[in-house]
This record gives sequence, C-alpha cells and structure tokens, in this order.
Amino acid sequence: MDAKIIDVAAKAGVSPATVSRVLNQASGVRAKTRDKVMRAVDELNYHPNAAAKNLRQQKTMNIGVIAQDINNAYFTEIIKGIENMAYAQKYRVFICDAENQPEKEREYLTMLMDRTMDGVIMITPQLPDEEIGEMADKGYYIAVIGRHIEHAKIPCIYTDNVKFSRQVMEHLLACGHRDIVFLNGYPEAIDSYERLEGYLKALKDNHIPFRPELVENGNFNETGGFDAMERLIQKQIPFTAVFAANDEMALGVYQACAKHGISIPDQLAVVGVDNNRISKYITPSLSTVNQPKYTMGAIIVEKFIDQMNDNQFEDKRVFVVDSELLIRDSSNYNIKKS
Amino acid sequence: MDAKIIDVAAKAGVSPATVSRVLNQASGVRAKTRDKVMRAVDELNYHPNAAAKNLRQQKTMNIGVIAQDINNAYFTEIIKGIENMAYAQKYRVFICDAENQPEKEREYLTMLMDRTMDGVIMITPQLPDEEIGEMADKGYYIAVIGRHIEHAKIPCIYTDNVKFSRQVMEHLLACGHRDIVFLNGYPEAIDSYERLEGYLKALKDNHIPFRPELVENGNFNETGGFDAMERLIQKQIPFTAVFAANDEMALGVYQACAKHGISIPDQLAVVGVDNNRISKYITPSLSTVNQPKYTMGAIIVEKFIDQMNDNQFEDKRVFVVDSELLIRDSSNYNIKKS
DNA sequence: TTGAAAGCGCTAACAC
DNA sequence: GTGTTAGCGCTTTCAA
Repeated sequence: MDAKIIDVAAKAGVSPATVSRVLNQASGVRAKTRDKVMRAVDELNYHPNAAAKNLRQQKTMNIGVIAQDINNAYFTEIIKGIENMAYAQKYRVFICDAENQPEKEREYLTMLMDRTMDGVIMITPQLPDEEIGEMADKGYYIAVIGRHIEHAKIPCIYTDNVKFSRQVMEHLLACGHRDIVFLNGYPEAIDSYERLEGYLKALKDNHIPFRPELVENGNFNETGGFDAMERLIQKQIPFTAVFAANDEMALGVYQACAKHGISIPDQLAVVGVDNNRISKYITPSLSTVNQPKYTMGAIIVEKFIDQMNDNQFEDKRVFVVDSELLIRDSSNYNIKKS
Repeated sequence: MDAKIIDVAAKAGVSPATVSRVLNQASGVRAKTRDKVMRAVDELNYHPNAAAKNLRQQKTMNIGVIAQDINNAYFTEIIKGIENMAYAQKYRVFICDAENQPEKEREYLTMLMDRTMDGVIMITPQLPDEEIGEMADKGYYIAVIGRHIEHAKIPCIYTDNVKFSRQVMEHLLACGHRDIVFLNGYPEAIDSYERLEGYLKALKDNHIPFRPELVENGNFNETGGFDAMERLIQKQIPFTAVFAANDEMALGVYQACAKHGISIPDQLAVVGVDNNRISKYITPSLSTVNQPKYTMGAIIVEKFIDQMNDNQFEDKRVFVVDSELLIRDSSNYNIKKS
C-alpha cells in the first residue's frame, strides 16, 4: 500500500542505498541526486517503515516514560520537561500510565526486553530498587526520577526528601506546634520512608519525643488522607498540625476537617508536598513543598540520551535538586505555646 | 546480546517455526513439544523482538493517543478509559502530549505513516476535519474524541456541545441573568464554535438580542480567561454572568475577580465546562458541565479496535453521550430582575 | 505435527 | 558518488 524505499529509488532512477543516504546522512551524495530523490520522496509521500528501520539499526529513537499516575500533575509536569528536551534530540517520547499498579510498571518494562524502546524513564516510587537494578544489569537503559538507586548504570534525579521534610517541621515548630501528625504515603515507597525520616530527625533535633500514634498511612491519595484523618480523630489524641507526605492526602485532611468542623489553620495547621495546582486554589491555600519538576525531567533525559550514545558524562549520574517550602495560609498562624 | 528465536529453538531441539507456533497460536503443537519450548523460553528469558515481529506481521498492536495537553485532567481521565479497555484486548497504549500545538499533533501523526502505531486516537480540537479526513482516506486508522467528523472511516465520540450550552444558558437565565458574557476558547476549535452556537440559540429562544461585545476569546487556558476578563472589565459594559467555554478559563475569571474585588456569585455568576477537579475545590465551587470521560475513552477504543480487526460494528460509527450540568456555588444565586 | 525457507523494508559494508 | 547485496529476527506458507 505505502511506498517503499525501492519505489522511491525506481522513481528517482537511483538505488535504494542512495535514497537511504539522502534520508539519513545527507552527505556523500551529489546535490543533483539529492534533489531527484527528494522529489520522488515527496511525490510518493514516502515514510520509512519504522519496524524495518528499527530492526536493521537495532534501535528505535523511542524513549518510554512510565508514570505512576498521569492524573497527578506532578508527573505530567515532569513529563513535559522530558518530552521537550528529548524532542530536540530527535527522540520520541511515549508516556505510559501505571495507574499506581506495580504490575503495570512491570508490564510496561517489557518494552525494553522486546526493544520497543531504547530506554525507559521511571517516575514511580513503588518497584523495588533491586528489581530495577537487575534490569540495568542485563544491559537495559533505565533512569529514575524522584528516587535514588545505588547502581552505576542508573541515572537518578530527586530532591532531598529528608532535607525538605525537616524544613517543613522547622516551620511548624516555629509556629509553636508540638503535637504534629505525620501522614505517610504507602510505606513501601521510598518517598514515604525518607519524609518520615526527616520528620523524626526534626523531632530529635528539637528534643521532642516521638509518639508513634501521631503517624498514620494515607497511601498518597485523597481518600487515603481522609481515612487516616478520621482514624486520628477517633483516637482522641490532641494534635495541632498535620504534615502530609503529599498534597493529595492534605486534600483528604481538608475534607475530614470540613466534616468535623475543624477550622484550618487556627485549629489545625496543614502542610503538604508537591505544590499540586489545587493547593494554590483551595481555601485556605495549602502550604507545600515545590520541586522543579519540569527541570528535573529535562535534566534527566539529557543525561539519559547522552548515556545511550557517547556517554560523555559517565561520571555524573546522580542529580540532587533543591526544593522550596511555600508557606501559604494553611499553616501561617502562630499558636500560643502551651 | 538477547536471546533470539533461533537460540530458543536450538535449546529446545526444535525449529524456529515451532517456537513461533508455541508463542503465538498455541494450537497445532504437541503438548510435549510445547513444554520443551516453554522451558527454553524461560531459561533464556526470551522476548520476541518487536521490530522483527512488526515488520513481518505488518502490525504492532500499538495504539497512540494524541492528547491536547496532559496537564489537563479532562484528557488524562479519558486516556484511562482508553488504556484499560485496550489493555484487555492486548493492545498497548502510548500517550503523546501535543502541548496545545497543532504542529506537534502533525508530528505525532507520522507514527501512522511510519507504522509505529496501528491506529491513533486524537483528543484534540485543533486540527481541521479535512486534514484528519485525508489521513483516513489514505487508509490510516484514526478515531477522534470530543468532536464529530463527517467521514465514514473515522469513529467519533462526543457530547452535544450545543445542547449543554443551552442548558447552561437556561440555568443562568432562570437565575435572572440577562447580560451574560460568553468566554470562548480559540475560535478555530470546534468546541468553541458549537458552544457559542448554543449560547446564541438560547438567547434567541428567549428573545434576548445578541450583543457581540459580550463575547471574548480566552484560548481555553487560565491566563487566556484572565486576560479576556480584564478586557471585558475595561469595556465598562455591565454584565452579571460569565459562561466560560471551559473551567480553565473560568479559573482565570476567578483571578480577575479577585484582583478587582468582584464577588462571586453575588456580583457575578460564573459557569465553566469540563468538571475539572479544581472546580470542586475552589471557593466558591464552580458550576460546570460534566462529561463521562472515562466511558468515552473506553467506548471509542472498543469500536476502534473492532474497526481495525473484524469490523463487525461498521454501521455504528458516531457516539453521542450525555453530559450533566453541575450547579454549584458560583452560580446558585437569584438576582433581582432589572 | 514439524521443518525449510522466503521475505517483511530497511541500512551498511563492500565493491566499483 | 553510487550500486549490489547480505542480513537484522521474526512469521508463514509450503512441503514432508
């Protein structure tokens, strides 16, 4: 149905090899020949068959991005950074939505085994380090965003969870809070672990005893945050602030507060993480931690493409970027010390 | 590096053809042979090379989705419907972000010409009907969501823009509004055109003269909505309600109102379209039109896959689904009639 | 039920 | 500067 290279060659009166040269290298061909070929290409509306090309060259110029959940703007913002940088380097980016399911991540990773993609960037905190490391051991190109993996072949970019977690805590402590809840994501996620670590360190630094009953899991989504908040209220332990490991869960906290008539920020301070778009619009506006998402995507894909080709920057594998605490209305309130 | 079919064949003591049979048809092979082959496949961790397979079979089992902007949950919600339905039918879905740029849509459409994808679903209102129709004429599989194209080969699913637009207007009129602004998207988009049509028809039905100065373009995004609202305020024409062609622009209206001290809904009623997640959380909550996004994605991909295979449902090409007006705080207020 | 072999459309090594 | 040709890894006739 479609024109093939041999048709173009016939029409231009040259060999297939010459057509290929014109289309790919552009050098080593006489200008006149080039023109003939290009004219034939246009007339036949020729597009090289990707499968044949990929098979022959053993590469695809495709990069896959496996995102934990494309409904969450945290991921889509990063993806835009990836997409634009990759595009400039002639790579195509294909986005895959894992919908929070590790099995789907694994399913999409088969794109590497069957060579549909030259490499895959994972923005997902669920699959264990070892599993990803094994893939890299087998020679597949993998990069990760938002986590750190100890493996010489895996580029990583992330913000220092422990660091910003402590910042959040210092802010809440400065407002006079002492009974601070930590609302965790699902415990398997590295983000959860590290943010909890920051929470604990901040308590320790300030000589405040850790009380395990102030920590709840909320699975990184809104209903999880709501349910966790309900459980906390049930427990009847007093607390004056909630540090949620992401904004989604903080939204759940807002819902629970609305239900129980708890007023934010004067009865309860709330801080989230991610700077979701909603966090700015909701009332009261939600204090949160902002990460340079677009930039993170752009940096890692640049490194990744380099690795898949010249590998000039072999020595630079791990990128830590700064985040920023945005203090908004949900926590901007000094309580009286007890 | 990776094992190929010939390696598996050698290890199992059979021919490549037999390995292929086992992996693909599963019938016409003796159980014992099957087992031998499967064992070899596992031991070698064999994954068929997609490029070779695609080249030979002249198909990829890949479906591309070109979304106008993946930062907008309207699109990602639809995509989830597509993804899950396609996955159940052994198709892989790859998402492409056009970032509101028609050139990018065209760029991604080359996935069809080079046979990277068996078909492409477009969720984008920008590219003209004719352009998409021409592709279909050439034999490429294309489906569209959120618009209607008069072409026998292009499956469409959409909600009736004119209809819900009139509903919105009837609601505003019932609240006593007479000077109602219509905030349009970019004029090229079909959605813009049809929603405007609904606005006009509602005016006519109610014998209210159309005043062109009450219509502004906002390009479907927040800043566009903000700027349009600024222009309207500059004009010093009185109006008591804004019907924005989507929620993003309505958010821009909120920003402009905040800046100018205009209170919603008592000084100005606002209604959007899309039921963006933010619309529920913002204060006052935004009245809007909800579409069954997930279902729309699922329905169209099911039809699309059928079309690419048996084409059993050839006669059923156009799907119109119902939308729902959600009246929330931003417009739930009766003004005194003047 | 299984194997041999052609060929999908392209690129790259080699020859001229 | 250009042409010839082998071969990328797979599936699918056709023959046995």
